[in-house]
Amino acid sequence: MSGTATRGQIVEAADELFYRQGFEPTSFADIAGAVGISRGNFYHHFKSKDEILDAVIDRRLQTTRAMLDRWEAEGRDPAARIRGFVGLLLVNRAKIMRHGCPVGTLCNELAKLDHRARRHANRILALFRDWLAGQFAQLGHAPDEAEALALHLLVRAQGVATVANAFRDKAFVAREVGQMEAWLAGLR
Amino acid sequence: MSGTATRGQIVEAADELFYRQGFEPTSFADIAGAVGISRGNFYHHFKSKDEILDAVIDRRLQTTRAMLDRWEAEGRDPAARIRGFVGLLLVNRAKIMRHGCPVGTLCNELAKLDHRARRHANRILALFRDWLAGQFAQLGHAPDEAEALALHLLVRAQGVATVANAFRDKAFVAREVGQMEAWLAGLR
DNA sequence: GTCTATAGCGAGATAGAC
DNA sequence: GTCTATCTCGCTATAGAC
Repeated sequence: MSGTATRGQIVEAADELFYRQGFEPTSFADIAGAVGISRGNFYHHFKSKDEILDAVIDRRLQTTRAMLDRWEAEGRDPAARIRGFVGLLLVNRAKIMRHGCPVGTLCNELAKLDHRARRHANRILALFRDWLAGQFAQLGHAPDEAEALALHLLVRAQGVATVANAFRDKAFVAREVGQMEAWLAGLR
Repeated sequence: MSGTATRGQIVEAADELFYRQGFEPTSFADIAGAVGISRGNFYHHFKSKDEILDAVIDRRLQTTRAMLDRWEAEGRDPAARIRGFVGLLLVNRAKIMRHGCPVGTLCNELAKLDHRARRHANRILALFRDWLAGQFAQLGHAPDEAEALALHLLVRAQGVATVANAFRDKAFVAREVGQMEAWLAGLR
């Protein structure tokens, strides 16, 4: 198998494990087991665990950007695109109830660790914020108001993820999503 | 110093460190350093690190219950008491921006660790939920509706904590708290 | 590029003196 | 009840054979 392919597999496996178990509790042995390589082989691709984290965050930034670009290109109106964002809570409901939001929980963990990569991870959340603010602006809201609305939607999505993770109540998630859609419909 | 006093100091120091650094990343050496005792002395008071975690959660349950009881006894109306809950976000704003919500971040971490004490920690969140539901019931809402309103308020509080922790924007927290107060005022 | 072997460290936990 | 000394384990990281 080629070197770049192995590197990609490491990042992909680390991404999933960092989400399910957290960054710190995930060991090289965990990732090596998932990929099917030896621990020693890691250091040919990455100098340290922190470098893997950086690569995982870059990967998440990339996949997030790709998803938002796809939504933008699909040509629906901004209101429908925002509803698409809210719908992520239902699409990923099972995983969120088990492991929380991949973005919010990583930002939380890195803040506690006072980790150098904290700001890097925050950029994923900022990506959603800026994209949402752009959609609200397209709906006719002034820039300041558009950003406030974007942050408000992030608040509710993050809150639903945290509470859903604790109580694991499917109906609760559906109800909150319904309320978010009603709130969006009442904005104009 | 008496044994029970040392035990109390351990739990108090662990509580603060688990909040600031997280449970897993906090070592016995960290707690020992904060209290000023040796590592070996721990095992006279606790059999394992998990037992300290249980004691910390019990302590948080106790202090939370005490706070809610105090609010109840202070004799203001339910609406004012709910505003008091929302106001916690401003009272604790500096700490929340640094370390997140003590309740939500612990529940998140224990979920990722698939830790035995996860359900125990969730009871702190449930304490707030049930108390809030009681307040909404006193305002005349039916039981199901009261619980849904309580969960909705938890969602927004947890979401504000997560987003505030990432972006560390004081004005954002104040704005969201203002919106929560407006939402409460518009309920009746 | 991948492996085995191992160094070096810090973690949780234990034993036993005082 | 508190201490020092130590055990064992798993972790990140390194060295070097193939």
